[in-house]
Amino acid sequence: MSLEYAILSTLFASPCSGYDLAKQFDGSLGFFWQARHQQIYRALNKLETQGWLVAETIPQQGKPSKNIYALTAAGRAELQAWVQYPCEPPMLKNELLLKLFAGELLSRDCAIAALTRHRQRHCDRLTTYELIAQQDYPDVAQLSLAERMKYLTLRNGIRYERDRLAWCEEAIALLAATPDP
Amino acid sequence: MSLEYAILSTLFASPCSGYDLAKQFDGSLGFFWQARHQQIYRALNKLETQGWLVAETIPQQGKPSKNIYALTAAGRAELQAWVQYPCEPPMLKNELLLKLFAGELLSRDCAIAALTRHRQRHCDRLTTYELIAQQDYPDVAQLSLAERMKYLTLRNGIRYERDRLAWCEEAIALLAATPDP
DNA sequence: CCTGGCATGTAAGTAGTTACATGATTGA
DNA sequence: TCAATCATGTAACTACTTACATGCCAGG
Repeated sequence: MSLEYAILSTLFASPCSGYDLAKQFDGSLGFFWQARHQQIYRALNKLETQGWLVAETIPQQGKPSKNIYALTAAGRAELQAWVQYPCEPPMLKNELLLKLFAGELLSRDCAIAALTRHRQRHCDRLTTYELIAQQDYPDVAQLSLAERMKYLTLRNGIRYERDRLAWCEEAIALLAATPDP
Repeated sequence: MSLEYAILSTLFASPCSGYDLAKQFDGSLGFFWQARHQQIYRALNKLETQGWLVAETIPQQGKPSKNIYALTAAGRAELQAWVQYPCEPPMLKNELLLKLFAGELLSRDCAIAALTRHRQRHCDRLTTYELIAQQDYPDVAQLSLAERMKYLTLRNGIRYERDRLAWCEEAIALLAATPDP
Protein backbone atom coordinates (compact mmCIF):
# COMPACT_ATOMS: atom_id res chain seq x y z
CA MET A 1 0.00 0.00 0.00
CA SER A 2 2.80 2.41 0.79
CA LEU A 3 3.62 3.03 -2.86
CA GLU A 4 0.18 4.58 -3.34
CA TYR A 5 0.76 6.91 -0.42
CA ALA A 6 4.25 7.81 -1.58
CA ILE A 7 2.62 8.91 -4.84
CA LEU A 8 -0.16 10.80 -3.07
CA SER A 9 2.31 12.68 -0.91
CA THR A 10 4.47 13.62 -3.89
CA LEU A 11 1.40 14.87 -5.76
CA PHE A 12 0.32 16.75 -2.66
CA ALA A 13 3.59 18.68 -2.76
CA SER A 14 2.90 19.51 -6.41
CA PRO A 15 0.79 17.91 -9.17
CA CYS A 16 2.80 16.15 -11.86
CA SER A 17 2.89 13.39 -14.46
CA GLY A 18 3.78 9.71 -14.08
CA TYR A 19 7.07 10.47 -15.74
CA ASP A 20 7.86 13.18 -13.20
CA LEU A 21 6.94 10.83 -10.37
CA ALA A 22 9.35 8.24 -11.72
CA LYS A 23 12.07 10.86 -11.56
CA GLN A 24 11.20 11.55 -7.91
CA PHE A 25 11.65 7.85 -7.16
CA ASP A 26 15.03 8.05 -8.86
CA GLY A 27 15.96 10.93 -6.54
CA SER A 28 15.66 11.47 -2.80
CA LEU A 29 12.43 9.53 -2.50
CA GLY A 30 14.28 6.49 -3.82
CA PHE A 31 16.52 6.54 -0.75
CA PHE A 32 13.65 5.02 1.24
CA TRP A 33 11.13 3.83 -1.35
CA GLN A 34 11.66 2.51 -4.86
CA ALA A 35 9.33 2.09 -7.82
CA ARG A 36 9.68 1.73 -11.58
CA HIS A 37 7.55 3.61 -14.09
CA GLN A 38 5.47 0.50 -14.85
CA GLN A 39 4.39 0.23 -11.26
CA ILE A 40 3.75 3.96 -11.01
CA TYR A 41 1.45 4.12 -14.06
CA ARG A 42 -0.54 1.17 -12.76
CA ALA A 43 -0.87 2.77 -9.33
CA LEU A 44 -1.95 6.09 -10.87
CA ASN A 45 -4.79 4.36 -12.73
CA LYS A 46 -5.89 2.63 -9.57
CA LEU A 47 -5.80 5.85 -7.55
CA GLU A 48 -7.75 7.68 -10.23
CA THR A 49 -10.42 4.95 -10.29
CA GLN A 50 -10.68 5.24 -6.50
CA GLY A 51 -11.27 8.97 -6.89
CA TRP A 52 -8.20 9.99 -4.88
CA LEU A 53 -6.73 11.91 -7.78
CA VAL A 54 -7.75 13.48 -11.08
CA ALA A 55 -5.86 13.64 -14.36
CA GLU A 56 -5.64 16.57 -16.70
CA THR A 57 -4.44 15.61 -20.17
CA ILE A 58 -2.17 18.15 -21.78
CA PRO A 59 -1.56 17.61 -25.49
CA GLN A 60 1.95 18.38 -26.68
CA GLN A 61 3.31 18.69 -30.19
CA GLY A 62 5.90 16.09 -31.15
CA LYS A 63 5.54 14.31 -27.81
CA PRO A 64 2.88 12.04 -26.36
CA SER A 65 0.21 13.78 -24.29
CA LYS A 66 1.10 14.42 -20.69
CA ASN A 67 -1.23 13.43 -17.87
CA ILE A 68 -0.90 15.76 -14.94
CA TYR A 69 -2.31 14.23 -11.78
CA ALA A 70 -3.57 16.19 -8.78
CA LEU A 71 -5.05 15.12 -5.44
CA THR A 72 -8.78 15.32 -4.89
CA ALA A 73 -10.26 16.26 -1.52
CA ALA A 74 -10.80 12.53 -0.88
CA GLY A 75 -7.18 11.81 -1.79
CA ARG A 76 -5.94 14.46 0.55
CA ALA A 77 -8.12 13.10 3.36
CA GLU A 78 -6.76 9.58 2.76
CA LEU A 79 -3.19 10.83 2.83
CA GLN A 80 -3.86 12.80 5.99
CA ALA A 81 -5.30 9.70 7.67
CA TRP A 82 -2.37 7.55 6.53
CA VAL A 83 0.40 9.77 7.88
CA GLN A 84 -1.20 9.58 11.32
CA TYR A 85 -1.73 5.83 11.23
CA PRO A 86 0.86 3.93 13.31
CA CYS A 87 3.39 1.77 11.44
CA GLU A 88 6.04 -0.79 12.32
CA PRO A 89 9.76 -0.69 11.51
CA PRO A 90 10.38 -2.91 8.49
CA MET A 91 11.96 -6.34 8.70
CA LEU A 92 15.29 -6.63 6.94
CA LYS A 93 16.21 -8.99 4.17
CA ASN A 94 19.91 -9.14 3.63
CA GLU A 95 21.59 -11.53 1.24
CA LEU A 96 25.09 -10.94 2.59
CA LEU A 97 24.02 -11.95 6.09
CA LEU A 98 22.45 -15.08 4.63
CA LYS A 99 25.80 -15.93 3.06
CA LEU A 100 27.74 -15.28 6.24
CA PHE A 101 25.22 -17.41 8.12
CA ALA A 102 26.04 -20.28 5.75
CA GLY A 103 29.51 -19.94 7.28
CA GLU A 104 31.05 -23.34 6.62
CA LEU A 105 30.91 -22.97 2.84
CA LEU A 106 32.43 -19.51 2.64
CA SER A 107 36.19 -18.91 2.57
CA ARG A 108 37.76 -16.10 4.53
CA ASP A 109 38.96 -14.34 1.37
CA CYS A 110 35.58 -14.57 -0.25
CA ALA A 111 33.84 -13.15 2.81
CA ILE A 112 36.33 -10.32 3.09
CA ALA A 113 35.94 -9.51 -0.61
CA ALA A 114 32.16 -9.35 -0.25
CA LEU A 115 32.43 -7.15 2.84
CA THR A 116 34.86 -4.85 1.06
CA ARG A 117 32.43 -4.43 -1.84
CA HIS A 118 29.64 -3.60 0.59
CA ARG A 119 31.89 -1.19 2.45
CA GLN A 120 32.48 0.64 -0.83
CA ARG A 121 28.77 0.87 -1.67
CA HIS A 122 27.95 2.30 1.74
CA CYS A 123 30.84 4.70 1.43
CA ASP A 124 29.50 5.96 -1.91
CA ARG A 125 25.99 6.40 -0.59
CA LEU A 126 27.27 8.20 2.48
CA THR A 127 29.18 10.66 0.29
CA THR A 128 26.00 11.36 -1.69
CA TYR A 129 23.93 11.93 1.45
CA GLU A 130 26.51 14.16 3.07
CA LEU A 131 26.72 16.32 -0.03
CA ILE A 132 22.94 16.74 -0.05
CA ALA A 133 23.00 17.60 3.65
CA GLN A 134 25.63 20.27 3.06
CA GLN A 135 23.82 21.78 0.09
CA ASP A 136 20.20 21.56 1.19
CA TYR A 137 20.44 21.86 4.95
CA PRO A 138 23.32 24.22 5.83
CA ASP A 139 21.57 25.59 8.91
CA VAL A 140 19.38 23.11 10.76
CA ALA A 141 18.44 25.58 13.50
CA GLN A 142 16.55 27.72 10.96
CA LEU A 143 14.36 24.89 9.65
CA SER A 144 10.59 24.81 10.10
CA LEU A 145 8.90 21.73 11.56
CA ALA A 146 8.07 20.21 8.16
CA GLU A 147 11.57 20.91 6.88
CA ARG A 148 13.02 19.25 9.96
CA MET A 149 10.97 16.15 9.24
CA LYS A 150 12.38 15.96 5.72
CA TYR A 151 15.85 16.59 7.09
CA LEU A 152 15.42 13.67 9.46
CA THR A 153 14.97 11.29 6.54
CA LEU A 154 18.38 12.38 5.31
CA ARG A 155 19.89 12.10 8.79
CA ASN A 156 18.50 8.59 8.87
CA GLY A 157 20.40 7.75 5.69
CA ILE A 158 23.63 9.31 6.92
CA ARG A 159 23.52 7.46 10.21
CA TYR A 160 22.56 4.22 8.51
CA GLU A 161 25.38 4.29 5.97
CA ARG A 162 27.95 5.27 8.61
CA ASP A 163 26.81 2.38 10.75
CA ARG A 164 26.93 -0.13 7.86
CA LEU A 165 30.40 1.13 7.01
CA ALA A 166 31.54 0.62 10.59
CA TRP A 167 30.07 -2.89 10.68
CA CYS A 168 31.82 -3.85 7.45
CA GLU A 169 35.11 -2.66 8.89
CA GLU A 170 34.56 -4.46 12.16
CA ALA A 171 33.64 -7.62 10.26
CA ILE A 172 36.69 -7.49 8.00
CA ALA A 173 38.94 -6.97 11.02
CA LEU A 174 37.38 -9.89 12.91
CA LEU A 175 37.72 -12.30 10.00
CA ALA A 176 41.25 -11.14 9.20
CA ALA A 177 42.25 -11.72 12.81
CA THR A 178 41.07 -15.35 12.84
CA PRO A 179 44.02 -17.67 13.52
CA ASP A 180 44.51 -20.36 10.86
CA PRO A 181 42.92 -23.63 12.01
CA MET B 1 15.96 -16.31 -5.33
CA SER B 2 17.50 -15.83 -1.89
CA LEU B 3 14.74 -17.74 -0.13
CA GLU B 4 15.75 -20.90 -1.97
CA TYR B 5 19.35 -20.47 -0.86
CA ALA B 6 18.34 -19.70 2.70
CA ILE B 7 16.56 -23.06 2.68
CA LEU B 8 19.50 -24.86 1.06
CA SER B 9 21.91 -23.49 3.63
CA THR B 10 19.65 -24.47 6.53
CA LEU B 11 19.31 -27.99 5.12
CA PHE B 12 23.06 -28.10 4.60
CA ALA B 13 23.54 -27.53 8.33
CA SER B 14 21.13 -30.40 9.00
CA PRO B 15 18.32 -32.05 7.00
CA CYS B 16 14.84 -31.30 8.26
CA SER B 17 11.16 -30.88 7.39
CA GLY B 18 9.29 -27.89 6.03
CA TYR B 19 7.82 -27.40 9.45
CA ASP B 20 11.27 -27.29 11.04
CA LEU B 21 12.42 -24.82 8.39
CA ALA B 22 9.50 -22.57 9.22
CA LYS B 23 10.66 -22.59 12.83
CA GLN B 24 14.15 -21.57 11.74
CA PHE B 25 12.64 -18.59 9.94
CA ASP B 26 10.83 -17.71 13.16
CA GLY B 27 14.17 -17.76 14.98
CA SER B 28 17.59 -16.27 14.24
CA LEU B 29 17.26 -16.71 10.49
CA GLY B 30 14.20 -14.45 10.63
CA PHE B 31 16.38 -11.57 11.83
CA PHE B 32 17.60 -11.14 8.25
CA TRP B 33 15.23 -13.21 6.10
CA GLN B 34 11.55 -13.97 6.56
CA ALA B 35 9.27 -16.60 5.07
CA ARG B 36 5.94 -18.22 5.93
CA HIS B 37 5.29 -21.93 5.75
CA GLN B 38 3.27 -21.57 2.53
CA GLN B 39 6.22 -20.04 0.76
CA ILE B 40 8.60 -22.62 2.21
CA TYR B 41 6.54 -25.63 1.07
CA ARG B 42 6.30 -24.20 -2.44
CA ALA B 43 10.05 -23.55 -2.56
CA LEU B 44 10.79 -27.07 -1.29
CA ASN B 45 8.78 -28.59 -4.15
CA LYS B 46 10.57 -26.41 -6.65
CA LEU B 47 13.99 -27.30 -5.25
CA GLU B 48 13.12 -30.99 -5.28
CA THR B 49 11.98 -30.79 -8.92
CA GLN B 50 15.27 -29.07 -9.76
CA GLY B 51 17.10 -31.96 -8.16
CA TRP B 52 18.81 -29.82 -5.53
CA LEU B 53 17.30 -31.76 -2.69
CA VAL B 54 15.63 -35.10 -1.95
CA ALA B 55 12.75 -35.89 0.38
CA GLU B 56 12.43 -38.87 2.66
CA THR B 57 8.87 -39.45 3.86
CA ILE B 58 8.61 -40.64 7.44
CA PRO B 59 5.16 -41.93 8.43
CA GLN B 60 4.07 -41.09 11.96
CA GLN B 61 1.12 -42.33 13.99
CA GLY B 62 -1.48 -39.72 14.86
CA LYS B 63 0.33 -37.05 12.84
CA PRO B 64 0.68 -36.39 9.13
CA SER B 65 3.77 -37.90 7.52
CA LYS B 66 6.91 -35.90 7.84
CA ASN B 67 9.05 -35.07 4.79
CA ILE B 68 12.68 -34.76 5.70
CA TYR B 69 14.63 -32.90 3.04
CA ALA B 70 18.36 -33.21 2.42
CA LEU B 71 20.74 -31.57 -0.07
CA THR B 72 21.87 -33.49 -3.12
CA ALA B 73 25.39 -33.08 -4.52
CA ALA B 74 23.91 -30.71 -7.12
CA GLY B 75 22.19 -28.72 -4.39
CA ARG B 76 25.40 -28.43 -2.44
CA ALA B 77 27.26 -27.27 -5.54
CA GLU B 78 24.60 -24.63 -6.21
CA LEU B 79 24.79 -23.37 -2.65
CA GLN B 80 28.57 -23.26 -2.79
CA ALA B 81 28.43 -21.22 -6.01
CA TRP B 82 25.84 -18.86 -4.56
CA VAL B 83 27.75 -17.97 -1.38
CA GLN B 84 30.69 -16.89 -3.53
CA TYR B 85 28.62 -14.87 -5.96
CA PRO B 86 28.84 -11.09 -5.33
CA CYS B 87 25.70 -9.34 -4.04
CA GLU B 88 24.58 -5.76 -3.46
CA PRO B 89 23.41 -4.18 -0.20
CA PRO B 90 19.59 -4.08 -0.25
CA MET B 91 17.60 -0.92 -0.87
CA LEU B 92 15.48 0.13 2.08
CA LYS B 93 11.75 0.67 2.14
CA ASN B 94 10.64 2.54 5.18
CA GLU B 95 7.10 3.69 5.78
CA LEU B 96 7.98 6.00 8.67
CA LEU B 97 10.44 7.93 6.50
CA LEU B 98 7.76 8.25 3.84
CA LYS B 99 5.46 9.79 6.45
CA LEU B 100 8.12 12.20 7.71
CA PHE B 101 8.85 13.14 4.11
CA ALA B 102 5.20 14.14 3.72
CA GLY B 103 6.08 16.69 6.41
CA GLU B 104 3.40 19.33 5.96
CA LEU B 105 0.56 16.97 6.87
CA LEU B 106 2.08 15.55 10.03
CA SER B 107 1.77 17.23 13.42
CA ARG B 108 4.70 17.39 15.80
CA ASP B 109 2.93 15.25 18.39
CA CYS B 110 2.01 12.63 15.85
CA ALA B 111 5.56 12.41 14.55
CA ILE B 112 6.99 12.17 18.06
CA ALA B 113 4.48 9.46 18.95
CA ALA B 114 5.46 7.43 15.88
CA LEU B 115 9.16 7.88 16.63
CA THR B 116 8.61 6.81 20.23
CA ARG B 117 6.88 3.62 19.09
CA HIS B 118 9.75 2.85 16.75
CA ARG B 119 12.25 3.59 19.47
CA GLN B 120 10.53 1.00 21.64
CA ARG B 121 10.56 -1.66 18.91
CA HIS B 122 14.26 -1.17 18.31
CA CYS B 123 14.91 -1.24 22.02
CA ASP B 124 13.08 -4.58 22.32
CA ARG B 125 14.97 -6.12 19.42
CA LEU B 126 18.27 -4.87 20.79
CA THR B 127 17.55 -6.53 24.13
CA THR B 128 16.83 -9.83 22.34
CA TYR B 129 20.02 -9.64 20.31
CA GLU B 130 22.19 -8.73 23.27
CA LEU B 131 20.83 -11.65 25.26
CA ILE B 132 21.65 -14.04 22.43
CA ALA B 133 25.13 -12.56 22.14
CA GLN B 134 25.73 -13.08 25.85
CA GLN B 135 24.42 -16.64 25.84
CA ASP B 136 25.78 -17.92 22.53
CA TYR B 137 28.98 -15.96 22.10
CA PRO B 138 30.54 -15.36 25.52
CA ASP B 139 34.11 -15.52 24.18
CA VAL B 140 34.56 -14.19 20.66
CA ALA B 141 38.33 -14.79 20.64
CA GLN B 142 37.75 -18.56 20.79
CA LEU B 143 35.45 -18.72 17.77
CA SER B 144 36.35 -20.53 14.56
CA LEU B 145 36.09 -18.77 11.20
CA ALA B 146 32.60 -20.11 10.43
CA GLU B 147 31.40 -19.27 13.93
CA ARG B 148 32.76 -15.76 13.56
CA MET B 149 30.76 -15.34 10.38
CA LYS B 150 27.57 -16.34 12.17
CA TYR B 151 28.48 -14.06 15.06
CA LEU B 152 28.85 -11.18 12.61
CA THR B 153 25.21 -11.51 11.58
CA LEU B 154 24.29 -10.95 15.21
CA ARG B 155 26.73 -8.04 15.55
CA ASN B 156 25.05 -6.58 12.51
CA GLY B 157 21.70 -6.70 14.26
CA ILE B 158 23.06 -5.21 17.48
CA ARG B 159 24.73 -2.32 15.69
CA TYR B 160 21.68 -1.75 13.52
CA GLU B 161 19.21 -1.59 16.39
CA ARG B 162 21.48 0.66 18.45
CA ASP B 163 21.79 2.99 15.52
CA ARG B 164 18.05 3.07 14.87
CA LEU B 165 17.50 3.76 18.55
CA ALA B 166 19.95 6.67 18.44
CA TRP B 167 18.29 8.09 15.32
CA CYS B 168 14.85 7.92 16.93
CA GLU B 169 16.16 9.80 19.94
CA GLU B 170 17.92 12.39 17.82
CA ALA B 171 14.75 12.83 15.77
CA ILE B 172 12.50 13.23 18.82
CA ALA B 173 14.89 15.81 20.27
CA LEU B 174 15.06 17.79 17.04
CA LEU B 175 11.29 17.92 16.64
CA ALA B 176 10.72 18.73 20.31
CA ALA B 177 13.18 21.63 20.04
CA THR B 178 11.36 23.26 17.12
CA PRO B 179 10.13 26.75 18.13
CA ASP B 180 6.40 27.27 17.65
CA PRO B 181 5.76 29.04 14.34
C1' DC C 1 23.65 9.12 -37.48
C1' DC C 2 23.06 7.87 -33.00
C1' DT C 3 22.22 8.62 -28.15
C1' DG C 4 19.48 10.33 -24.56
C1' DG C 5 15.42 12.55 -22.96
C1' DC C 6 10.37 12.87 -23.02
C1' DA C 7 6.08 10.16 -22.24
C1' DT C 8 3.23 6.47 -22.25
C1' DG C 9 1.99 1.85 -21.69
C1' DT C 10 1.22 -3.93 -22.06
C1' DA C 11 2.40 -8.66 -20.87
C1' DA C 12 4.47 -12.12 -18.45
C1' DG C 13 6.68 -13.65 -14.69
C1' DT C 14 8.56 -13.92 -9.69
C1' DA C 15 8.02 -13.14 -4.74
C1' DG C 16 5.36 -12.81 -0.94
C1' DT C 17 0.85 -12.46 1.86
C1' DT C 18 -3.73 -13.83 3.48
C1' DA C 19 -7.24 -16.87 3.92
C1' DC C 20 -8.82 -21.44 4.16
C1' DA C 21 -8.41 -26.48 5.14
C1' DT C 22 -7.49 -30.87 7.78
C1' DG C 23 -6.75 -33.69 11.88
C1' DA C 24 -4.59 -36.01 15.81
C1' DT C 25 -2.20 -35.16 20.44
C1' DT C 26 -0.97 -32.90 24.64
C1' DG C 27 -1.29 -29.98 28.50
C1' DA C 28 -3.91 -26.34 31.33
C1' DT D 1 -13.17 -28.00 26.95
C1' DC D 2 -10.03 -25.10 24.83
C1' DA D 3 -5.77 -23.71 23.02
C1' DA D 4 -1.40 -24.96 21.32
C1' DT D 5 1.75 -27.92 18.82
C1' DC D 6 2.71 -30.96 15.04
C1' DA D 7 2.52 -31.25 9.88
C1' DT D 8 0.98 -30.53 5.52
C1' DG D 9 -0.92 -28.12 1.85
C1' DT D 10 -4.28 -25.17 -1.91
C1' DA D 11 -6.16 -20.88 -3.79
C1' DA D 12 -6.44 -16.26 -4.44
C1' DC D 13 -4.43 -12.12 -4.24
C1' DT D 14 -0.98 -8.14 -3.89
C1' DA D 15 3.54 -6.29 -4.89
C1' DC D 16 7.19 -5.91 -7.70
C1' DT D 17 10.44 -6.95 -11.76
C1' DT D 18 11.77 -7.75 -16.53
C1' DA D 19 11.07 -7.58 -21.15
C1' DC D 20 8.96 -5.47 -24.92
C1' DA D 21 6.79 -1.55 -27.53
C1' DT D 22 6.12 3.15 -29.67
C1' DG D 23 7.59 7.62 -31.47
C1' DC D 24 9.26 12.29 -31.75
C1' DC D 25 12.90 15.76 -30.73
C1' DA D 26 17.40 17.88 -29.57
C1' DG D 27 22.30 17.83 -29.37
C1' DG D 28 26.89 16.07 -30.32
